[in-house]
Amino acid sequence: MPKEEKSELTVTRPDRTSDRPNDERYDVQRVESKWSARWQQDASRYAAERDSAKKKYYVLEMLPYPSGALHMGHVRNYSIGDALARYTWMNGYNVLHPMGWDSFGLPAENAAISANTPPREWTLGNIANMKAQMKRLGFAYDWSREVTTCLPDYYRWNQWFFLKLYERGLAYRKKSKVNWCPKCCTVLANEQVLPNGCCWRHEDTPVEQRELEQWFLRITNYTEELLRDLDKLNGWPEKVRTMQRNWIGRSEGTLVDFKLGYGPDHHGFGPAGSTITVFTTRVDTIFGATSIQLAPEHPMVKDLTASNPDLRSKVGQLIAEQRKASEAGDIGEIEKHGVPTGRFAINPFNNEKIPIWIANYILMDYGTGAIMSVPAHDERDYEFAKKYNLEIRLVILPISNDPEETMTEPPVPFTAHDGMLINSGPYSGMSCAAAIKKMSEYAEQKGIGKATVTYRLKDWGISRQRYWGTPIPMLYCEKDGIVPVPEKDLPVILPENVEITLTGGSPLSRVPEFVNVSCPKCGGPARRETDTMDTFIDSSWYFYRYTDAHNDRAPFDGEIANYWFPIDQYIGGVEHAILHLIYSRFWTKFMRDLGMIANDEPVERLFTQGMVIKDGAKMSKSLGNVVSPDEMVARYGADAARLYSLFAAPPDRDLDWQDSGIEGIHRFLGRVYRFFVRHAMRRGSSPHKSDVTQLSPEARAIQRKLHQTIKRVSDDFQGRWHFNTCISAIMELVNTLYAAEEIIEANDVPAPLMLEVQRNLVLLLAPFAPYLAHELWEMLGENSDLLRTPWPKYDAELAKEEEIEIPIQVNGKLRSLIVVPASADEQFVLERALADEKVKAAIAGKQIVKKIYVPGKMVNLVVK
RNA sequence: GCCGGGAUGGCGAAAUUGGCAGACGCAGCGGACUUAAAAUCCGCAGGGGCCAAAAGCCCUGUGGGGGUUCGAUUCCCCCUCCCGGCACCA
Repeated sequence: MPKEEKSELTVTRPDRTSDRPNDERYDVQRVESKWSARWQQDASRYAAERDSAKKKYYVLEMLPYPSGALHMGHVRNYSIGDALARYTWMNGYNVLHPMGWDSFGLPAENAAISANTPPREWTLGNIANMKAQMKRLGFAYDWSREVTTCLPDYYRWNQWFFLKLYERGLAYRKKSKVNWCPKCCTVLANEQVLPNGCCWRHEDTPVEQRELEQWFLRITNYTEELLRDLDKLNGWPEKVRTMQRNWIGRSEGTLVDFKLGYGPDHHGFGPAGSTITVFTTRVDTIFGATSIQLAPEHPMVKDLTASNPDLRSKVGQLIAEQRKASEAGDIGEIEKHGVPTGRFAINPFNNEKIPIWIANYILMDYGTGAIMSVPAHDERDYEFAKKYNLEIRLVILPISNDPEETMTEPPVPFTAHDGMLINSGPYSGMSCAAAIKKMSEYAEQKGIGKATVTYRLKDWGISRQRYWGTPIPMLYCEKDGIVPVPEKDLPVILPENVEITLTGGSPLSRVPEFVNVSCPKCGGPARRETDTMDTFIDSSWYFYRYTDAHNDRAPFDGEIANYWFPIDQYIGGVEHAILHLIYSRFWTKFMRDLGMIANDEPVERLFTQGMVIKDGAKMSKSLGNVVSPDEMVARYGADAARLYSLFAAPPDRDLDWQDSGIEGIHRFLGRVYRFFVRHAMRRGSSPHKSDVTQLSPEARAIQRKLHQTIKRVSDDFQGRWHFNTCISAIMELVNTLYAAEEIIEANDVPAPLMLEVQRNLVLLLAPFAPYLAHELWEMLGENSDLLRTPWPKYDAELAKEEEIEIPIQVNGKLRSLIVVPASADEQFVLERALADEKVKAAIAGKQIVKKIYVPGKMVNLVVK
């Protein structure tokens, strides 16, 4: 890898470098570069074991996009994962902790245009740089399993999967809309469309929608399972599960067919397709339907407007409005309006003729693109009906415990579900729930509809009219039509030296030697698909590849994957809560159905860390509040940057970066180092007291604090992951040691205890500050590998306090504190409490009504 | 609008979720060391009041208002604001 020398960041404070090992000042750069060099010589240091008898643990951080340099969000993400990996190693597990690069994508093409660097070169250069940064930060990755998604040995398997999907009918082609900039003459990704709906390069040119043939994956075959299995993901944040549920957007309802009918204008029955199917979640309100509303893009609209140019142009306006609004992201804000078609439809429940309108608030891509409008029981329908004076007919009354209230008219629109039907023929008097059931059954019996479920989740469109992605392995033959590339011909290599411009469609279509091939079926001329795959495909299965990263006969070996999967702990930003995490769940289910793996879900436990912000805002170049990891490492060292990113806030919350905060951490590390320089050698001197069981109270206090600290840090790793409090606990331990320095120097602390304290302090620091921990470990004369040294165990007896302070409250207010032996019983504590002068004063002249004693916690005396 | 998550000193936060509010760190103040500074070490520190000052004592305080309780940052009800997701979803 080029640019490797970057990992040795130069020391910025040469005045402080020193060769004197006994210098009390911690020379961060000297120590960190020493260990960094040693670790890099030992390539297998962090390798997962094969055929291990140990329990496996797969800890994974989301792989980065190689944008050029790590940012603090990465540092935070990887510091969490690395601490966990190291802790898990120390607990004797066989740990898989890999890293890779999500390296296809648009920025590489932009760089190619603006910096005239080929995407591959740009990307690989960035990877080298970021890898060096990661190494300098001391992250313990098994680089022998590195996955780089833009290289053929990875993306060939994307193509292989695509063929499998195609074979099973899960990949298909259909016309679909894309964003099109008329000035660039090209397709834009969604993120290239500005919030105002204009092109990012032509800020006053509105983006248009064009229809193109595109490839889709049938993720909707798995909708129900994706939804249902969310209930099994107990190790996931509730927030993420909720977001996925909303994204899938399951909605139960009823389809009802309305036949087109004669209207007063005697136009006769409508054209081909003489029924309009509406989707409603409230079929119980159907007797209150007073119009049908169609989406402007509903297929029937074309026929309805065929003989009416005036109407057609109005519909054109509605469509334009809707698009504009949806591109601007404020559909929902636009004012509702519509046009009557002059046609009528027949309500199959009461044979009533109701007018058909076309309205801008109906979306073609949800439900059937047609609704029955019930103004009395729907907010939007109500607003629309008010505007156009459509009839508002009440058919549901609220149910109340007070029988008289039931008869009063509710304010319209009345949208609640807990009601009773009126004016609804045979259904009058039923509850809404009962009516929905009965009416759906009736519709099905009569063949005019049925109960159904619709989803917000749509099939996954994966075609991108871009260069820097996986070529879709498909051919178009004049004679045989769509022909998949035979498996033996994979990979379809992405050609290099392709001219990249942002104009004129897919860059690959301008490479004749790529496009023109002969058909594998008939040998005749054929054209290659020139679109590439969505990069979310790359990240949908990359974590399986880590388990068997060099397999050249399959994406990975199923048995090996079954050993490692599911991932025990996955850590990343919440911004991937929906797309990446749904796609990869889908991919896992598909691979299971192919028989490749046994697990239904890829990730057992998920952790989403908060953002790193500064001055209350997300770090961004435009705000000028970006903190560079390189600079932090150069100034304070990798340990400090890592420790601070864990200390400043609990990991699931946003972290407000403060430069002065990392200085404090830097001081702390120096403080620890100094203590060891002063006292590490003391273990050799012969102590005048070596019996640990006969400790002075001061020595006993140190011992107690040590065991309390081990408990606190261990508990947090097992439980809630509040590393900020773990680190506080370690700081407290260090403070305790400094406070006891005099008695330590007086040799009042037995050497074995001193050694125990120092060894364990190093072990506790090891997951968070590996550089310092290794240096101190060596300073203690230890030669075992710190990474595999067993995590310390605490002794509950030794952690126990012998004396405790009990607060004494009088009527809930703190009046005094008494110190009692930890073993004191209620009677003893109460006696002591009542004998206390301050307590006596507080209760003087009053009568004690109640004495409350919470064992070991507090006393409250209630007086009158 | 719906669904999540928040709101605690000057700042980042803690209180392992009914039991001493503010651990730990930053910034601040005071002291020691130093010719001096840096570095380091020790101490003080929510706000207000009594007091010349200190010790000490008192009141008050976890976004706002109610409630439950001997006791509420924590539980219940109502409200405000901030962050995130979804959204004319029928």
